[in-house]
Amino acid sequence: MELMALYKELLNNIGSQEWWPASRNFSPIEWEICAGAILTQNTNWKNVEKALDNLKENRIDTPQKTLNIKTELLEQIIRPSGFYKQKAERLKILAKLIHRFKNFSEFKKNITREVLLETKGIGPETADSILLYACNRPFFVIDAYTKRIVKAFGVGIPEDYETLRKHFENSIPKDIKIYKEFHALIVEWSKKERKQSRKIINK
DNA sequence: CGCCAGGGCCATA
DNA sequence: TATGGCCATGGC
Repeated sequence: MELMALYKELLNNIGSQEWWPASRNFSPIEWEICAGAILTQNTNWKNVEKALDNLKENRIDTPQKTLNIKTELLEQIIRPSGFYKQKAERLKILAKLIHRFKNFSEFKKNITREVLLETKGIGPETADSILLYACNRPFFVIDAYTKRIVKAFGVGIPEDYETLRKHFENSIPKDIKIYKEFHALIVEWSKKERKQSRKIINK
């Protein structure tokens, strides 16, 4: 199936998702997306929300404050998201990377995928999530769900990250809105699909 | 109760 | 280069 056909199918059936929600008024707003991209690594989004709520309640809502807070304290604040020791370190590393730029706007414009990937704790999916959802740059995000849906709909290509990313980027219009929406739709579709299959199994 | 989530690192072979 | 162990909490 053509990817654009799949996109339209998902959009018609599930509806627009408007990802990535960043409603907690972090400063800058996009820092919540960056932090979320780290916190969600192999973790249920509900748990990530608890950690983000804790960050806001404790007013650790900027890269600078993330750098200043003691690591042990940061660990406890983000604890609900799991893997909290490595994630606390990764948040600080990302905050430091952003801090190397004059301001977040400069980071958005000038950060490269290569530099993100050289950063400890940031792999391809986290890098592309930051690039797409925080920096508004046209990088398609591949995740476990994307690999599953590609298999389910028989696009018929290898499933390694870079191959899939290139395939998506070459098959759909270079439109940030579509990139964001398509990835979100794939995730939502997969979640529902999982729920359904579990219902059936439990019967 | 067991499975696993919007991954990535590192050690081994 | 390719597996496998590890990180950890909470939803369902």
